[in-house]
Amino acid sequence: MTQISAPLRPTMYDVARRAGVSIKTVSRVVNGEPGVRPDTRVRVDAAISDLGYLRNDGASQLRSGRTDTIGLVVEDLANPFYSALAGAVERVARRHRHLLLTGSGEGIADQERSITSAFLARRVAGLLVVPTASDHAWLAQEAAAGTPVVLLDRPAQGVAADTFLTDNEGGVRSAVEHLVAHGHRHIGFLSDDPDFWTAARRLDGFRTATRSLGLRSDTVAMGPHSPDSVAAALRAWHEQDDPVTAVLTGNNLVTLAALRGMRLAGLRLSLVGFDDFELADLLTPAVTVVAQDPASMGEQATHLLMQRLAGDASPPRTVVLPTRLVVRESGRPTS
Amino acid sequence: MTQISAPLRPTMYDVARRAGVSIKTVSRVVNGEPGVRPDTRVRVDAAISDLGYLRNDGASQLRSGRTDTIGLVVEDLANPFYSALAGAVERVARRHRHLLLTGSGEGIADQERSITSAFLARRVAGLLVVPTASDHAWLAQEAAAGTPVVLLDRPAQGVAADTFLTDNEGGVRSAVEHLVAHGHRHIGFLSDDPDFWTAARRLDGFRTATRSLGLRSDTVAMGPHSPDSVAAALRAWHEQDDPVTAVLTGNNLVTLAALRGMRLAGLRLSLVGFDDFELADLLTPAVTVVAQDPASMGEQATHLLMQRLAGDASPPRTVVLPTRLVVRESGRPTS
DNA sequence: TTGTAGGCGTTATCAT
DNA sequence: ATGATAACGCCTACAA
Repeated sequence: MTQISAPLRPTMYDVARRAGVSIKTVSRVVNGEPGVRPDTRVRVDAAISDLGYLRNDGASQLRSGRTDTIGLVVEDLANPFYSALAGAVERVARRHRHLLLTGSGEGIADQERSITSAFLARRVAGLLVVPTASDHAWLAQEAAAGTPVVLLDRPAQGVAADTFLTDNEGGVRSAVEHLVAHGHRHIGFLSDDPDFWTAARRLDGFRTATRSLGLRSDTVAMGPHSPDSVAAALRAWHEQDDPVTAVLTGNNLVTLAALRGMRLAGLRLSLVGFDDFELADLLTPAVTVVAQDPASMGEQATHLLMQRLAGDASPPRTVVLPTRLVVRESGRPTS
Repeated sequence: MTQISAPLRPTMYDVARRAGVSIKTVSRVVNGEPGVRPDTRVRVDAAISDLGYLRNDGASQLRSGRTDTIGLVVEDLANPFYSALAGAVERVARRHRHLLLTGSGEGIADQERSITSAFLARRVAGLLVVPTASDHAWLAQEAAAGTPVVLLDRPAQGVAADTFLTDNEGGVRSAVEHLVAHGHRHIGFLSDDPDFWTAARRLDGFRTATRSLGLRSDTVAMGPHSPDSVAAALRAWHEQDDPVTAVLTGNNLVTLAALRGMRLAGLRLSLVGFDDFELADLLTPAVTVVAQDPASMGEQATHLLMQRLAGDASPPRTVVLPTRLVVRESGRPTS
């Protein structure tokens, strides 16, 4: 009789038999532990490569309790902001010999939570979360249960965890000041839906900045925006007695809608966009933007997470990352 | 004495004690297996939520042998092409109740391999790989060892695995035909480094298409390209007796370099770019492109992988995805 | 419907 | 320097 079976993966036991040692010695070699004579080590290594042995991390993790895996929950992996973030997170994690599980919550609270639960069931060592939903008490519980959690881009209500934020207000203020320096006195703000935390911060920033500079601060159109709705807002702003001469957008999606809306409306106002984007410099005029740095955010957040995993139990930190005003042409007066 | 300790995660055993049942009954409830009286189920569920119990998937996996996790290895997660791919992969995986591990090989063969090994050590159920390195015999071994492997965007030498490719030749041909329809008779091709498999295919496609249409096919500049090198190539092409009137680029990076290079050289040739990009329609002129569909590739590939996991053992499939010519303005003659 | 026994592959502990 | 043994938390197989 011929034994027909799927080619099973060898275990430490198989390696041990082939090398003529005990399973514990194999374990020592696999994990680079000391206390193995060089020649036995060689014999074991030979057996390992002969057999094509690969340690079963699952078993290792069950016994040791460490998984060397972190989880990242974002809104949408395909979104450039989050993919830049994810790329940086993975790079840092890899440097620390950790693997990365990723999931897209798609802005749905339940989905965000179920992904997180799945990660926790995998016993991830730590969690990086861009919190969308409003209530995150459950996240707080997890953090308390011993899994370090780092929040990205937005805080979570009632969760005292490490948090990395962008200086939204400061970014908007720098944009407003830039426009004012170019002589603009009436600026329109195309805000995204202020239910989003970042949108609300930027809206706040706009109101504060305009007020403190003595400008009108009632010129706001709420999103989400389509080119059509932007065109309508632009026309209304333009036909006022004291017309809007410059527009500030709440994020990159709104900037695109604004660009298309201007074309639709046949109006060319000055513009500063929140979020940089590829090709901003090739448009006519080249678009001045407030740039965030998602890669840096991901990098710093993962670094801190790794410190937490290494035992750092200091109080939760909140880091606010600066924005950068990338001056191109679109802030200048158009006429 | 007060017992001071980190809050440990409860196990099935703890739940069983609290509910007054055996561990096996808890297992049945947790896994939704039949054969549990409704009222016991209720008692167990209560104990689970009281204790905040979450199954240890690692232990489950060790025993059952199934990990419900797949691995995705790309070149760079932050690259829009791959992040669109990754987003789609994760969505399909999630629908099949699988988790996704992601890693960036960064075009380095060793790194690609070590990430793959790490995934395999985690005993991923399946692997999606964008193969960069030339030699992938080891990948073939893994496929043979029982882990389904699906190749993305490029084939791997000597690996008979499911493969999803883009119709690179066809895409280039459609671009050339478009330019010819606009009266162009001498087209320049800005190729990326033909060491890359996709770049070589597109270069091949260009030579075949131009030859079969009776055009000159010797007008090729090899990349990688900077705006400067593009400007130089453009000038050389322009100063010939039979000047190049239209340019075709090998991928989105080259397209950007071409756009900037044209500006540098002060030359406005007609252009068709390989790969679509955000804002292509807002440039002046709007850029005509050959669009790939990474999301569709990721989706289809993950579907097939899930079929393989479900037991489909039919011969390896190679799927060639069509490109789409997105006609905008830049293919028209410029003068 | 419910429970008992054993083992998945590894690492921790303790011995030799 | 090396090995025997137990245990990690769960699921499979089988029994009651």
